[in-house]
This record gives sequence, structure tokens and C-alpha cells, in this order.
Amino acid sequence: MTERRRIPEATVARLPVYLRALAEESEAKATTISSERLAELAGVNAAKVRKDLSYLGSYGTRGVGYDVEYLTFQMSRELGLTHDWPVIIVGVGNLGQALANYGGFRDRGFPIAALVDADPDKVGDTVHGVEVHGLDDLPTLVAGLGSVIGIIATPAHAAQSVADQLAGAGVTSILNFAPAVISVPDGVSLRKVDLAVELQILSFYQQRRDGGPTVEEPSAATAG
Amino acid sequence: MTERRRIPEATVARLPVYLRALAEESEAKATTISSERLAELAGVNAAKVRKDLSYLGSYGTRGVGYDVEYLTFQMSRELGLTHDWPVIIVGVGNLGQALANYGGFRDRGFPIAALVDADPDKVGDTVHGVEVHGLDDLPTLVAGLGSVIGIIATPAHAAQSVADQLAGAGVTSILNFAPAVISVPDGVSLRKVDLAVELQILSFYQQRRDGGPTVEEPSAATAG
DNA sequence: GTTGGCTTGTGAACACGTGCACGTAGGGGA
DNA sequence: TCCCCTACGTGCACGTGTTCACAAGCCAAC
Repeated sequence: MTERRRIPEATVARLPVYLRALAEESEAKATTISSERLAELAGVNAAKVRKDLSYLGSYGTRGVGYDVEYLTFQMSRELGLTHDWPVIIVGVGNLGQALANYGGFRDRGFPIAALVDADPDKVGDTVHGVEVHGLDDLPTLVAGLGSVIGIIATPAHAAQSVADQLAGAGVTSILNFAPAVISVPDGVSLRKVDLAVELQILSFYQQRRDGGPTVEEPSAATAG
Repeated sequence: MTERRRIPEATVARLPVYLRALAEESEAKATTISSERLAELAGVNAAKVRKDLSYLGSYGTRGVGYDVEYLTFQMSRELGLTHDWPVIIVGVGNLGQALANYGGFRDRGFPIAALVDADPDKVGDTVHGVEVHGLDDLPTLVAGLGSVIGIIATPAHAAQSVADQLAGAGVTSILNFAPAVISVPDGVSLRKVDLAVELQILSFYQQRRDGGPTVEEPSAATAG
């Protein structure tokens, strides 16, 4: 396969944001949108929008802007959002259940197809209308669903093992919520969401504003 | 204030990961750790580890490595983790409640100090031992807590308004879970976690592996 | 005290992402 | 038909982040 048009990672990460902005604008009955307006809605600058969109193709009209409907279609197609992607959540603890109950997934084309947990007591339960399976069922579940996205919502110590089992079952897209660094085979996409890390990053900047690390030595005081 | 040592954003984002790796290694009774080992645990390469750590200071010993305990201390201090940071969650829906129930926050030094919701029916409720306040209480709550981190877990349409109110109440660190782009005044840190966006990014790469966008037009095939 | 081996700290090259500035093309009015 | 105005697409310069490679420094052994 010729690698087609390569799209920079940073751009890929922004496409979903543009898509949401387009949806907003579409609801507001706009038929075309300028890079400037799109930039405003997406919280970036206009040049970046144009460059990003240019990776998808030349879908704009000079002097006019982009056709909202058409651009939405092209972008959805490029992102693979023309069909639903079933999601399997592994780990039915607090976080797993919350994700299962969170309606935002289904609405955006990511229906929860199955829940999986290692705890035999939980297997057979139903959360938000979805049955909880054992880990052993993973290969069967994945085989029955086709292209699927795996979500890891287990404690940290179980994350790597679950990732291995997901990959072994044929899952090639994994989103990891467990606070642990995990590795996956080549050909498997891995993204992570780490809530504690986000808070710690905020803590860093907050503290810098507050006047830096609490220094015990008098000589290093805030004088500067 | 002389801006002290400037630490690149990318480095700041990795520090919490190093910190966790150090904690692991400390539990394994290791007293020193090499950049190589730390890199392995953090899922990056050794040169990056050394460069990152060098921004904090020269805390390593050539030929030996880093003292686990001492490095942990220095890093915690730099990240502002020597004391707890109370967190206020705005929006007590599915996600907000899940976050409130998720023990991982308190354990890592981010206790849930208050819950806030716009819905009068929810005000006065107790979730996981924390009372739900109205939005009007924000200024008072913040004033009573000092440096605090605000978490937005509302629907998208309410996010900007909540952000404004948080900032107005004196909150200068905000973590946004709502699927919306929001803006905050200068001097306020804003980070976002967008679950749908993560899934859509995975979808993009998954689809590329699966063989690219489903092209209807025969003429538009992979040729060019 | 000297030597050898190991690991840090960092300068320099490279890759990636961002933003400016401008050429270019299309639409609308005269 | 011609002109002007507007907004896209993109070459180029800049800044940030990553990686390599090696000198500097430290410990241990002899």
C-alpha cells in the first residue's frame, strides 16, 4: 500500500475538534465557514487550520471558505467515522462503570459492545444493559465484532496483562485509563488518559505561580 | 521573579510518569536507579530521561545513577506535590459522580473538597461523603480552600460559563472534561481530557490499517 | 595513587510542528 | 468582460522537542 497522504500526528489530534466545530456551525445553519471562523471555534489560529485541512485535500474555495457539509463529510470519512466502532471496556470498577454509563460514547459512534472483568463475581452482571463477560471470552467477543476498540479501566497492576490479552485477541486500538505505562506490539495503536498525571501537571504550573517550591533555606526566599 | 529554570512543557508532562516509576522502584527496594532503567519503566529512551532530569538540577551521580529517594523528593517538590491540592468538581452527572467516587485522586494527593452543580435538585445531596453545593457557593468555597483545582464535568454547552465562574472565583487551574473548546483568562492553566476525541484518533489510525476510507467512487481509487 | 569501567550531563545535529506572509484563484458587481 | 475583494493553499523561517555521541566525573579494585 502506498502510504497515501501522510497526516502529521498533531493534525490528526485536531481533526476531531474541527469536526465538532463544524457540527456546531452546521446547527447554526451556516453553509460555508472560513478558516478564521473555524479557528476561533477550535481554539487555534487560522493558518494552522488551513494547513491542517490542506492535508486532507483542497476542499476550500478561495474567496469563500469551506462548504460545511462537504468538509464534514470528507473529514468524517478520513477519520473513519462513517460507521460505528464498537468498544470493549475491560475492568468494571468505578471508572469502567462510569464509562459504561457515560452516554457520550454511543452518541458519537462508539457503542459499548461488551464489558469484561477478571472478577468471577461480576461476570454475568448487567451494567447499563450490557452484560459483563470473563476475560476468557475476549477472543470470541472480538472475533464476533470485527474492528473494535479496547478500553483498559483496570487497576494499574493488571493493565499490562490486559493489554497483552487484548492484543492477543486481535484488538489493534487500545485506550488506557490505568495509571501505568504499558507496551503493545507493533501494529497496535495505544493512547492513554491519565487523570492523576493531568492534575500533577496542573499542580506544577499552579505552584510556580504561587511562588515556586517551598524552599526551607531562608537565603532562597522569594525576594527575586 | 526571574523565571527560574524554565522547564519545557513536554518535560513537565513526563515528570509525573517518572515519579510513578520511582515509586515502583522504591517499593522494589532499589536505592539507586539508572537513566536506562528509569527510561524502561517510563516507556521513553534514556537520553530523554537524562535531559529531562537535568532541567531539575544535577541530581545524579556519574557511574552510579540517581538516588531513588532523593530524586523522588526533588521531583515531588518541583511538581508541587509536597502538599495536597483540593479539587472542586463542577457537574455531578455521570462523569462527575464517577470522578468523585474514583479513589485514585485522594490517594495521589488530590482530595475532592467540594462538588458543585447547577441543578437545585442536586444541591444538598451527598456523593461519596461530599456535599453538593450550588454554583453561587463557588467564590466562598474557593476562598475557604486556597489554591484549588477546578474540574469541569458538565455538558458541553455549560462548560464555558462554568470556566468563567471558576476563574471569577479565583481558580487558576482547570481540568476540562466537557467536549468543548473553552478559553480562560491569562494566568489560568487549562488542560483538557476529551474521551471522544481519543476514540476518534484511534479510529483514524485503525481505519488506515484497515485499508483507508471506504471510497464509493471507482475513479477515486488508490491510484493517485 | 592509579587505572578501568560505568553512567551522567550536555553540545550539536536533526526532526517535527507552528506561524507568517504572500501568491493564487474564485465570486460578485459594474 | 473586466476588476476588485476575499480567503485559501503553501513556501519559508522559526521555535520546540528528540536523539546521538562523547567528554566529564565518580566509584571500586588493585
